[in-house]
Amino acid sequence: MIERLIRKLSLYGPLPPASLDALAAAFDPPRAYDAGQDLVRQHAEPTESIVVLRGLAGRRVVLADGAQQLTAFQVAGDFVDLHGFVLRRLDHSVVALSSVQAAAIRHERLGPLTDRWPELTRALWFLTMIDAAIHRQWLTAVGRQDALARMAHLLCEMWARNEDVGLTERRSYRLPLTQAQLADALCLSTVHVNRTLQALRARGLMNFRSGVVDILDWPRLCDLASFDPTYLQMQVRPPPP
Amino acid sequence: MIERLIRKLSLYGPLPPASLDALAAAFDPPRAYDAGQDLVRQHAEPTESIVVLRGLAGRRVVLADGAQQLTAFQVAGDFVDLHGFVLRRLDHSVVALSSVQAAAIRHERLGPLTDRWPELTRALWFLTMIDAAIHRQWLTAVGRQDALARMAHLLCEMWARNEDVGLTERRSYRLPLTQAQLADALCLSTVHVNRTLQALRARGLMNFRSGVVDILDWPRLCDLASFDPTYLQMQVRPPPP
DNA sequence: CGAGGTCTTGAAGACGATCAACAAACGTGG
DNA sequence: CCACGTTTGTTGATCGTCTTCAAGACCTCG
Repeated sequence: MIERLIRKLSLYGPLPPASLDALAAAFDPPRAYDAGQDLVRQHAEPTESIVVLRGLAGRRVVLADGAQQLTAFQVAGDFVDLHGFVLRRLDHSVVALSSVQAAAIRHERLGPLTDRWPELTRALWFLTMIDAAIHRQWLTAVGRQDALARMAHLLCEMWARNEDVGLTERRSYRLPLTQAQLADALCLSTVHVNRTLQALRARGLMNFRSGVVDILDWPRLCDLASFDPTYLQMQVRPPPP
Repeated sequence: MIERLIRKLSLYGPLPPASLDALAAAFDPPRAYDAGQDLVRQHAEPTESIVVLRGLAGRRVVLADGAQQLTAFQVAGDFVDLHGFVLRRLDHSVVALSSVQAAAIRHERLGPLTDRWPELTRALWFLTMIDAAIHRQWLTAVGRQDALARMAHLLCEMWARNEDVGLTERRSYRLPLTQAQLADALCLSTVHVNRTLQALRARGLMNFRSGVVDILDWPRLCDLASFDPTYLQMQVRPPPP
């Protein structure tokens, strides 16, 4: 069930098989969420943490004036709120962006596992540190790159992360987002998202239609985005030409 | 030596005194860094992690085109590169923004400590999760707030963090940054930083001169910034009127 | 006293936001 | 299968914030 999570954990280093078995056994049965539904609510004090098994989720911060910001995306195999295990109170919601299947592990069960297996703890910690690295990357992207580069960067990152968990097909992958949601993630207006996508299409770099991204020119897309996947702590296999 | 760090760790919850003693004993003797010097270099594979004892440090990402971005500040008591303990390779440098005194702990010594004291591990993890929460906050600030609110937010956050470690004096605190460095942190041009500071001063909200911030109207400054310190996981004592 | 960095000010221009209207796609029920 | 309403996507025009460029003032430290 949580093979993808285990694969990501193993990126940290070899883990005792017994610890992984124990982890896998500690999860509750999967639940299904509809697109738009909250997996976790801002300001809640969570008693469990959730792993995405299928679909796309996102961290959403709602501001006082009603504007919302997506600060991260989560693909299959990602822990969406592992920080809730060590933080008291969540500073953001996690929302299903497509229909999502996810499994929860109660903190009262996760605690003993981390007591027993220090390597497992560090591997979980490692995952949250990758999230933080992604945050830093987004921050510099929003601050220093224009709309075109930012969009390109997001598409590169999501290619890499989907590829990593085997969710790409030839040169395309699913990205079930509306342009408005892209705007929330990229800190742009929907109008400008639309124009930016057109510009990328016009340059023959990619295609995005009905929730599917097609990579047409990976090298030039990466170049435009200044995409360097080191921060994801993974090797990226480029799409076939 | 690391009392401030221990105080922050204890925010997570009560920790075995023996674990804190062991932690304190594991640090190397403090080192001094001049302003501008790197504490840690981007792309390095660190074998130790560093705690700031005195002064101000910042995470700096250098982009391909030479532009740089400060993605976080670190005050006394902050671990500047604890993520280097679980990540292979650092995605950014840490640079001394004033003269800095800092102590390092070698990973070969930190590892066994985390093997032995799971609560300590989680408390360290907790600290890195606060960093991540700050990143999310900066991301939404850069994306959704204008220059004035962003600057105000930064000044509020730095008040709170300095206050937390007892580094404020009446209603002021040291922030040894040039306007150019503020621009790097806030994703603005230096010109606009200058004008923004003038605007805040003209409104009687604060004063910033020669590296010292004076809070003149805390409530209105917070209001302008939509500052809600929950994400810092701390209580904030407002400055005296 | 001079030289470098830092701060300040003005003017022009770019990037993206906002507003408004319309087209296309989608889903639902008749 | 079509009619309809709603959501999503597209386009044009105008406007504002912030950038860029340029120049000068200030300040600190040798």
